Amino acid sequence: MTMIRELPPAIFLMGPTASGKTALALELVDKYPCEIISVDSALVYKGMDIGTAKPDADMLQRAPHRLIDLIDPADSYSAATFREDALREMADITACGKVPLLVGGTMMYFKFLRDGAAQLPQSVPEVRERLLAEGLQHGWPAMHARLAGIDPESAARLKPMDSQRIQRALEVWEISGKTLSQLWAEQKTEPLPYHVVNLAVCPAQRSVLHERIALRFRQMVTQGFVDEVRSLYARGDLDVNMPSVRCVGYRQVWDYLDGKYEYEEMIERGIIATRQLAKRQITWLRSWPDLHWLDTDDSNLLQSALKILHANAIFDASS
RNA sequence: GCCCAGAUAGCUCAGUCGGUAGAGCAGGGGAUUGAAAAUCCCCGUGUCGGCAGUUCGAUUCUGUCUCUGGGCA
Repeated sequence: MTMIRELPPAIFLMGPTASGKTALALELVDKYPCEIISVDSALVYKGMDIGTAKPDADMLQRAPHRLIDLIDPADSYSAATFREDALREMADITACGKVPLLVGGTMMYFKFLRDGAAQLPQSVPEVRERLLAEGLQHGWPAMHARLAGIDPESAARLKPMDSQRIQRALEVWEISGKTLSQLWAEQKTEPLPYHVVNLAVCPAQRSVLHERIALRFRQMVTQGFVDEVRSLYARGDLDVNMPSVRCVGYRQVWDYLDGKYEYEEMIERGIIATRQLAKRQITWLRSWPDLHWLDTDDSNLLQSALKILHANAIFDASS
């Protein structure tokens, strides 16, 4: 216990999309001395509000979120940048005598915070675009074969069709002159200097989560989601290769505006893409160490969460 | 009412020159190191619409019935 108490506390509040994370976070902020840091790769975009289920102005007034609205949809963010930003915000909140409450569903961002990051070069847009073009022209198995000649260890780890990781491994070599596996080997472990309590919110039944996802997507459409994407589309400087436009829902509406399918099909595909995202998030959570699961449908969710936090010496009278 | 085309996996369909069947999508499981709401890997038994007939054997051929499209009245 004394070892634990030497580190400042922090809360990770994770869970799949549409599981009710934000609602629980708002309740915690209302009653306890903590402050929210968003852990979400889509909330960082300015002007992408409805489709990302970004908290509205009233909610932000009540519970400020750090690390949202950071960049334009034409730009890109990264897990490593998130780590730096989040560490900075955590230190700031802790200095104010509050507990950092990290809320979101971008599991790789949580992983970067938890496990640290290797010293890898940042991507260079021109190199990335060229490798993408080469991949399209020659096919990814050919690019995978090229990687095998440069960094056999990484090639052995990657599947021949895994375009994104093959591209990244080639990119690291081109930019830095070192292979990805070499740089990984040089990585130092950097444990997070916080006493973290890991919470996950999710409905006990998958079908319940599916219902929530469908309901929420239809609500987004009612609230003007299509118009939101239309204004991004109308800018003319964005395209489907950008991370912003690849966000769940945005991509489907974008394709609808491109005339690829009808309105109803767009909605159905948007819901499907959201379900698939939730499934991948749950896969991450299943192997997350020291995780405390909470049921979205728990009639007293806040109390259940507090019980776990108190048991871990957070927000109790003695802390 | 008549003619034609269909009826096969949750959905859309392919197929079996007669030996009980397989794709895509959906769904499930997994991976995940600067794009991660991304990217990728694995998983397919279902009265082959019902009933009869021919046959060693019918989802496949024949008849009939039901249903769904389309056409003619």
